[in-house]
Amino acid sequence: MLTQSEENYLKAIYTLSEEFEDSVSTNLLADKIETKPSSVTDMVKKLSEKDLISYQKYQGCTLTNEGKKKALLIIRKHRLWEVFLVEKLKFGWEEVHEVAEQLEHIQSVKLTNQLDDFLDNPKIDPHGDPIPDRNGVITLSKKSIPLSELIIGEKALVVGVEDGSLDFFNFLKRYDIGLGTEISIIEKFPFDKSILVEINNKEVSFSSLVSNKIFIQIQ
Amino acid sequence: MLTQSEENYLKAIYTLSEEFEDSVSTNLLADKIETKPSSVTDMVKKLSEKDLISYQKYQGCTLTNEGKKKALLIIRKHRLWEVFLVEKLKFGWEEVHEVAEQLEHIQSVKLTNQLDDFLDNPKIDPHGDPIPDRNGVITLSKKSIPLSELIIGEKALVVGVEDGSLDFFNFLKRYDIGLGTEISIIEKFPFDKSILVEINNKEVSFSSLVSNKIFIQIQ
DNA sequence: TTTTATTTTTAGATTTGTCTAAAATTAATT
DNA sequence: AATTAATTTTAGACAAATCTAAAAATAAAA
Repeated sequence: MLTQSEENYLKAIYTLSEEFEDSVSTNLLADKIETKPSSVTDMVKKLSEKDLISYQKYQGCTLTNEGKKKALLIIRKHRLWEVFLVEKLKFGWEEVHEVAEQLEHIQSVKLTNQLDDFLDNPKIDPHGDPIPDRNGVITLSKKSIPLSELIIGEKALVVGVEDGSLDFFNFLKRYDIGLGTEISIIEKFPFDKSILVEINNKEVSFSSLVSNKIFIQIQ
Repeated sequence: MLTQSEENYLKAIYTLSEEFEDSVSTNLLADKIETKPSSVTDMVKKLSEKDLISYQKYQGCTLTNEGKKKALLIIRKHRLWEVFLVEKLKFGWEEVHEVAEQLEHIQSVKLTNQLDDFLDNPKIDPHGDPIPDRNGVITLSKKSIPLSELIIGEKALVVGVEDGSLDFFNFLKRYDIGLGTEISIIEKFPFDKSILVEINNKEVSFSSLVSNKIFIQIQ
């Protein structure tokens, strides 16, 4: 059985190798986990001993199949709990992460699977991220693209966001943007890459920073 | 903020001082927590430092008001999660304890209170134990008595059991006895204190061991 | 291709919660 | 009341996960 700390490392390595490249460097991990590089080295050795990652001194680390499966099952729990908190307990979109970080470590396969059924086997969490099935397999949800790549005039639905900061969530809240919000681009301004969009019957201008963080899907 | 270990000690001290007397001895605690007496001494010093218990060398310990409140709020979480597991996730009566032991340590007041509302503010858990309110106050549920004290002929409902062992749960399951099961005594046999009862339209004989562990309430 | 800067690892210390073995205290018995 | 038994505490050690400071390896720049 894994400790909470080990689980957090596996999850972090998984998300970082998705986001950047396959091999995750010590400093990157230290940043993510909010710890010192020397601590990362220690833990990475330990996980390597357990064959959950492969690690060569100075060369970063990658998840083994075993480690990847473990990571995906933790992510599964995290996302299922997020659905529960939003759908059943009326939590706001932006409040769930912190609590799900704790709930994801509860050890009980039965709990996870019964929760999954209780929630009607959701395929995506409240942020639009896909939920792995009970074998740790992600059935890739329809490809989403950043809002910045949407063609002018075409209508699309918001299916995810990339930034987890509170500031960004408050920004989205202010414009009443959530999962499923319909959005379309009226005009693009190449000089600063800002865009003019229509949401909730209002015209709003977004910087490129924002339009690259909001992910949409064309129907 | 308290560690999981500290929380477990507070909860154990609370239940032991309910069950036995006010002051809890080191060995009794060690037994409950399944650890060594020397470890208990260390932890008890620490909790005493934090003014959660009062402790005098060789004299056992008692909860302060502060500590008692903390204990009751942990018990509140434990019992609410048990209700959730049984009512919503279709867990069996006997399976919930282990998972609730983990869930009781999740830190989020909002989570606990929203869960309480989601479950329609239950007053007792699946074992018939009362659930403290959000201030840690137990509204004492109607007095229950052991089955052994029920008068012949009178009908009563099962509201709780005292033994947490799996063997005992299996025993109850075998006779299909749960919370709310109607029960009445047909005859008492003083020579061995066994009783003949009617449950689910069947006549069954119970030893005094059993009839002292099943708690009932007269309607 | 040296030199400098950055990244990563090692070595040794710290904290938390536990342990064993021995000493101290309290309780029980003769 | 003195001895024995049981309980409880102390002292010192250990594993897990972290840290700081210094050394080693790799990457970038002159």
